Amino acid sequence: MPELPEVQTVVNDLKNLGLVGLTIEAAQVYWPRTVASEGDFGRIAGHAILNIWRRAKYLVFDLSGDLSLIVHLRMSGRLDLKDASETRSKHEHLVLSLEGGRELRFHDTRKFGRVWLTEDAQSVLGHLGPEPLEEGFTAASLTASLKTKQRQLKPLLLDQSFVAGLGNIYVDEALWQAGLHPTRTASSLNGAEAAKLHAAIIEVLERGLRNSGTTLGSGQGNFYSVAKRRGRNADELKVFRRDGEACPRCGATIERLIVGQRSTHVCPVCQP
DNA sequence: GTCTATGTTTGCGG
DNA sequence: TCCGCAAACATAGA
Repeated sequence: MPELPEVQTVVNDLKNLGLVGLTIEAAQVYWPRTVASEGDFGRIAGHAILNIWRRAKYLVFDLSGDLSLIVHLRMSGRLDLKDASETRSKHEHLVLSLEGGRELRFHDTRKFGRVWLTEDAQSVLGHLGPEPLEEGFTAASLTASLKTKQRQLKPLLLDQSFVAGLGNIYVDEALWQAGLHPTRTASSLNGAEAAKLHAAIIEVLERGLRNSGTTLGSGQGNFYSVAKRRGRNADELKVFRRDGEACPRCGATIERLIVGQRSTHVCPVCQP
């Protein structure tokens, strides 16, 4: 569930909560499959957090001694910062004890989330495509790479090696914004359409970021950032999970369909 | 109570 | 190259 804006929000919160500079004093793994890297996870003890940043939907903690702690939240993962005295919930699968008495806890009801402790961050992050909010992602580069692909737009944009950080929500929103149908073949876009898609991707991501991410519904399984804060972006969504409602641009009824095995939302008039 | 759907990623077979 | 499917799990909602 967390896509680029949600993961960036978590990074921002962790930094605001003062984690950079703290030493990790101990680690406890309660669900071994959460740890995807080889080697003894306990060797993280004694390493300080030098920086926290994001690549695609991955959180990266630069640690002293050239170690990297990498976290992917997948569907239901969350990081909670709690006092060490608080009792552990049954969904907290990894607990890092921090200098000063607080603990960073990886909470993941569905257990799809993964963490890596590695000397070689590239082995985890190396397959990722361009960051859509960085310089290298231009209308020209997107246009050129779209031309070489015979795939449908939706599964292509969800492919993290094509462009990094988009998930189901923001892909549907970007395609609506650009007026493109999710089943269009990538290579069929003309220059103007590709440029419009480029602008739409950036716009929906930046809006999500400004709103501290998207929290759907009210249940526990939805996105909450570190300080238990909900994202405010749900109200800004134009088509995602709005099937049956009126398109905010033309008033037609939004439809839901399945594209590439993923539920997909479109305006049949704006996205022919 | 029971059934269905789920926002992610990876790997496999065709 | 590309597509479809399954798997990793638990919970919310109908």
